Amino acid sequence: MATGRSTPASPPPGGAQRRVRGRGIPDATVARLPLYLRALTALSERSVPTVSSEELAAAAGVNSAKLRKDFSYLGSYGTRGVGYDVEYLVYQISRELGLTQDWPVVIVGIGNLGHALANYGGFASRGFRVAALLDADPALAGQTAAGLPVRHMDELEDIIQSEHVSIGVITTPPGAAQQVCDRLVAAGVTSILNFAPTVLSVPDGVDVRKVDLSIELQILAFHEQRKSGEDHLVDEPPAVVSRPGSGAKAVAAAAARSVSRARRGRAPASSEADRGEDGELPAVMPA
Amino acid sequence: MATGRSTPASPPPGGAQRRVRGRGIPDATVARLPLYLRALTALSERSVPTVSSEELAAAAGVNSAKLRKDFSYLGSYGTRGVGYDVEYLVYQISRELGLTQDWPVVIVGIGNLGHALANYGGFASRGFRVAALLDADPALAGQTAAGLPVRHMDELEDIIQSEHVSIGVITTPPGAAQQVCDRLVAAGVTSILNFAPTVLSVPDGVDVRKVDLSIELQILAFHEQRKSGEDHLVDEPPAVVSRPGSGAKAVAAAAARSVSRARRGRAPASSEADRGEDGELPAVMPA
DNA sequence: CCATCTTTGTGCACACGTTCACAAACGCAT
DNA sequence: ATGCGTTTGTGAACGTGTGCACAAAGATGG
Repeated sequence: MATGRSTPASPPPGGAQRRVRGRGIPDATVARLPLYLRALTALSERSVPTVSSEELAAAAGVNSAKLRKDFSYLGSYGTRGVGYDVEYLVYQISRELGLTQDWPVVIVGIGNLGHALANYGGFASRGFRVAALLDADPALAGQTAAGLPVRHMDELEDIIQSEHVSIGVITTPPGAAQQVCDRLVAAGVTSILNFAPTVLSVPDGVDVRKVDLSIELQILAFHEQRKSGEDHLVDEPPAVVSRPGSGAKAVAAAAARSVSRARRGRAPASSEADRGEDGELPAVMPA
Repeated sequence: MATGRSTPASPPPGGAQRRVRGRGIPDATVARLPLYLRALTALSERSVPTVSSEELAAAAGVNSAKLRKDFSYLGSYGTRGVGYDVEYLVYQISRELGLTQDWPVVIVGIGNLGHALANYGGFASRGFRVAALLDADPALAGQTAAGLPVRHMDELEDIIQSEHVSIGVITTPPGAAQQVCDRLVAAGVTSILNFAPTVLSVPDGVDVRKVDLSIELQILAFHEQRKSGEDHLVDEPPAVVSRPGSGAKAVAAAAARSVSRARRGRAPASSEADRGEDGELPAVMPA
């Protein structure tokens, strides 16, 4: 999972009253609701009136028992012997997710990724409205992306307050992310979607979700490696590398460094100028 | 969480021998290893020789006990009273994740997002090499993106076989995703990173991870909604919408439709032409 | 060589998530 | 009405993940 919430759902170390209170939907369920919603929307567009848990689960790619349990947290919205009314369920899930209202968002850092997000149709079609595109580079200001003008960071506070923005998307290089985050929070943003490979620190009450493109690939690589060498190299001693502390610390360090060197400089020549310290996100925005 | 694996780590319904076998790292731990690796790389670049679990955990944004337990699955790589040797740990985690070898990947669908990924520095710096950019649109073929030529889908099979590609990235519109996926798998790809909002079906042995940008925002919206109306509307009856089956199905459907209508057409004018059926991913590639 | 201090590695208990399996509820035909 | 087939909703068992708390292991200073 490429995501994580910074503020855990139930931090109270004292009381342990679990998921009572009628409301109180498990995090895992909340994370799946958008999945169901997408499948239901597709059915709705095909004018399918009702759907069984089995069918919907297949369309969403989950287990049907899990789906039923998930829906049971929302209430009893199905009809036994029949299934779920598609339109009704679309409405209920939308409402539960808060998608029946308008969510203005700002995107900070209009590099390649910010550009892609600005053009992303999946936002507008789900209640999210791009209130503004912001970048620190004055050269970008005035240009348009996805029909919207790119505005300068100086306007950040004004826009957030006048448009009542509570959700911010960070697509800057890692070096600028925390600084941008602080400004967003200070201006009133309470939810942040962070694409920069940085651990953001935020005050209590602010939610951060993180999407890291390279993490996903690394997880795939892990499993891919397993598939290749199923049995061999199960306990292959790392030959050249030995534990530090055994007196061979220098050797280990050298080996590790050679790994880094091999990885670096393999990328095709391109301007390294506008990249973060780690050669990360290609968004244009000097830290 | 924007991700999910299609093939669970332990599908054997017969044997339940948990995590024995020396190897066998929990999924949750694997998902955090890239996080640790990033923090360690940063320390390594600052030439920090050793780090304690407490410090590293803070840098990675996790609990220190969790970090120690995670590392214990890899082996006993720390020194009590001192901490972990940074370079050594970088090497060990890299090796565990399979990043000490070269992973050629293909990116299919060179729209906005594919473009952004091609430029993404975080890939090359971690052992991933973009072997080819592919798109179905002949108009794109020949153009370059991030220094690489965009090639036509017809070359897909040849490239995968000659370059020994085992990882594919799908950034096409949703309508084309399954079809592209099938071709990738048929050609020998066994790990897929899917950015299209589609549930891909793949044969056993193929891993799929999914990144969905709009799902993350929807989860944020859910929590954001909670923050606003903490106590009120806790059991607010949905007034105009009533359950189908009570004889008011038409009303519910109408209300649901009006929601959809309100969301649609709010987006700033842009060509809807090259979008998928759901107005999804903006990648250029006719389904 | 011993005492003390620091930090790892892990047993254990608890919280969370998933899956099974089945009774209750509903539609429909007779 | 009654019975039958279907599908939901959920109690309970199981598996996974998290965090505490502490013993063991090493470093350091005298």
